[in-house]
Amino acid sequence: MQYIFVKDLAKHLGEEISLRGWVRNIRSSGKLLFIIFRDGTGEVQSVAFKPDLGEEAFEQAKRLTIESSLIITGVPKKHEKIEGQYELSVKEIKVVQYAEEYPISKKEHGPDFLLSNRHLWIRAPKQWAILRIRHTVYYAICEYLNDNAFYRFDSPILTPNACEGTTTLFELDYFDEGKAYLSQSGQLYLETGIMSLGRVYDFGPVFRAERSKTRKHLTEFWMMDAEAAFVQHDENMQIQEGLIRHVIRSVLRKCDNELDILERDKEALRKADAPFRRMTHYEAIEYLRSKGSEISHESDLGAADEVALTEGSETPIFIEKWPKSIKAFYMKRDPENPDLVLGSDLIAPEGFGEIIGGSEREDDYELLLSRMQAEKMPIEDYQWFLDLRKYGTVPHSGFGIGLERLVTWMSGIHHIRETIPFPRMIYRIYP
RNA sequence: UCCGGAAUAGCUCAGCGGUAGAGCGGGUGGCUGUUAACCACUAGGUCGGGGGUUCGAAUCCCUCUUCCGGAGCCA
Repeated sequence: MQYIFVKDLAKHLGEEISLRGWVRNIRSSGKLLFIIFRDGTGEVQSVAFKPDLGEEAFEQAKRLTIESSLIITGVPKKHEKIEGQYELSVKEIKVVQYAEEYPISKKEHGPDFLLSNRHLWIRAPKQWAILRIRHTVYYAICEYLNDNAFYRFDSPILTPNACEGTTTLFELDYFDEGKAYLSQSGQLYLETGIMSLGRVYDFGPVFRAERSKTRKHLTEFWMMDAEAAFVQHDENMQIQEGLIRHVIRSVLRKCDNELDILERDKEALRKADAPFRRMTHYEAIEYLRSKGSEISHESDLGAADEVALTEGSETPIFIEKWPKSIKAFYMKRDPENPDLVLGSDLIAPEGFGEIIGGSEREDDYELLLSRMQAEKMPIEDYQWFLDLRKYGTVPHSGFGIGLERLVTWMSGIHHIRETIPFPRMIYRIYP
């Protein structure tokens, strides 16, 4: 018997084939049985007719429950009622397991229940669609970087100290070496990689022990950090824009069905694939103040500010040249204004907020050292990082993308927790 | 951490001082074309825990727990 995937049904019309998968839903009507069958690659309605199967086999099939696993044999044909869809005329059903009563019903559920049943919830159509978009985004990022001479350079997850000198670290005991921490960013390690490979990126889980409780935060999330030698501030933003636009095009091309399942406004995504606007932090604050905000020029942007800035914009917007006081120590000062740094945040449209943070890095030993001293960082712990400015330093830039935030925007969903198989949040570690 | 809100059947909720309800899911039966299929019957509850007010509390008050939404921090 030939086993195929649901996604390939159209290539086998009229042939007898077998599918292996699960029951999404089942409806019966006397001598007819409709099984909504799924196998991971897609869904198809299978129609079992009592006289075709025989009395005994039909009775067995009628006992199928939601999420029962089965191997189903039949002949694919065009759907009698729905244009562009296929269905399977069932000849034989082999039950792998009759599933017990499935906790997730066809009606609505609350988020607490669904998150507690995340191991089952991921089978639902919308979750399936989001996870496929996540895969596509992940793949598109790697593809773009590979095509632009970036090499994968994996940063350690267990680290001896804070990457950015903040306090939001998960701590653990590391044998006789004292405390170790889960990485909150691979960026500093990545900077070492460019001196060997030229352009590098890492992609992996990072951890923030912040007591954040919003729809944009996870305590464990996947970040892609990229770093490139000889790239300066302006080119850094060009690379980011090229990357994001490649991701948008990939998702539109490969995930049409998934976007439909999620009822994503695809036109909004198409329009975002256009040159990104740029605005300095100063201009952004001026704009917000003109709209009645009392925000100061030394302030970071809040969630509401990000929404206000992108209101009416079809593309993402770069906010660049930030006050040095509110950005990380490693950002290069603006040669035109020593109070500013050559950093940029990329803010997604449609209210999705920040998705990338990037900057040109400080490449001068003395300037970097004095900046670290000013922040009272333990210099001896970062000697390896300072060494990079002693042995063939070069101008360089990099940026970090939060995968889940990007997937949230692409999918057009409300909450980041649905964009990772098992979200880790301040009040949730199970399952 | 701060500010709001919620907790009643397996799930989603209604009931808001006087005998615990519906829809879905489960079970049984019916139906050749169903689309969260439909129809009939049926089982299913320490009304989150503790304390108080009252003749009487799911309902009012206090407290604890858990969760949700928002803020800050950030990707």
